[in-house]
Amino acid sequence: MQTNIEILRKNKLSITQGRLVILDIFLQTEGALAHADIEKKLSSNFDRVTVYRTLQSFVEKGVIHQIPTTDNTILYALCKENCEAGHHHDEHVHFVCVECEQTTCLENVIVPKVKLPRGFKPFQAAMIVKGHCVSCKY
Amino acid sequence: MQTNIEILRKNKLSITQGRLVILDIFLQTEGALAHADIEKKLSSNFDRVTVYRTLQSFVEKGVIHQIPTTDNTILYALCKENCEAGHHHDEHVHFVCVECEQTTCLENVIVPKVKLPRGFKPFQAAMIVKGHCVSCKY
DNA sequence: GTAACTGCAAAATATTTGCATCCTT
DNA sequence: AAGGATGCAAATATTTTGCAGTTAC
Repeated sequence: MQTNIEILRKNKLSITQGRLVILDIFLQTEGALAHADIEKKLSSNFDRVTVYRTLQSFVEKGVIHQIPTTDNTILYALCKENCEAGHHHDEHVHFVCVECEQTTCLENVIVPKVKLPRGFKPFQAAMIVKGHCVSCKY
Repeated sequence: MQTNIEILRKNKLSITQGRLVILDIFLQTEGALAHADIEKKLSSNFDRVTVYRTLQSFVEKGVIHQIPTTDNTILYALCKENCEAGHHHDEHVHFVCVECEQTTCLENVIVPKVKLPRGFKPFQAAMIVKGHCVSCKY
């Protein structure tokens, strides 16, 4: 398990208070977070704009990755060791629980390759599964 | 191929000017559309709010389905015959071209089933593939 | 010391809501 | 005629930008 400082160093991001705090939130959170979630978890003396810019640079450097949703929000989740700047390896399945609404990265479930129609050249794939998660099954 | 009126009838939506026009836009469009795309294609005498509400009821009735993206927009695309109100069968792969940015529904490529960790109960899955589409391959 | 990060203000965009009016059935 | 759909106004929410001050290296 890496510390927040180690992660910033490794990704050549300067070490600032804001980044450390936001990174901590990710490290302490199971699952993915929306921009709004992060703001809520922040002691209010943080600027909304800083959050936007921090998330943006984290995505660019490959510290976190984005998860598409159908409700006009982007979710963010920590990348594991093998992501690099500019080239995400987040080819695992994301699971959205319809009960608790939490999104979980299933690191061990990789997105299967599919056969595309002639002429389509893929280079990345994402997969989102909805259902009941471990904590909410009945 | 169904007409706009047939589609509205079939889905128990009252037939109004706005709905007919917006439905026509979908029928004439290959690929998926964002809210903004639709507004652009509308002769300007349409209220933004009507578009929101129309898309919303189309989704509810299963006329169109939503496609998640990582850029804070939702894309909408026509459902094919086998969708019903409240229960979408849009289990096909969506392809996003990194060149022309168009999103295409690959109706014939169904989302493969994946094996989830113990305890996760899926009931729906979405898959988005990025790459170069037929028109943009080189 | 310099470049990069941050906060603040403000603009631009996007989304939602209430209500009166009009249209569909 | 009744219920639903629309337009308008306005409230909310979200995201982006510029700039001046501060901080990291």
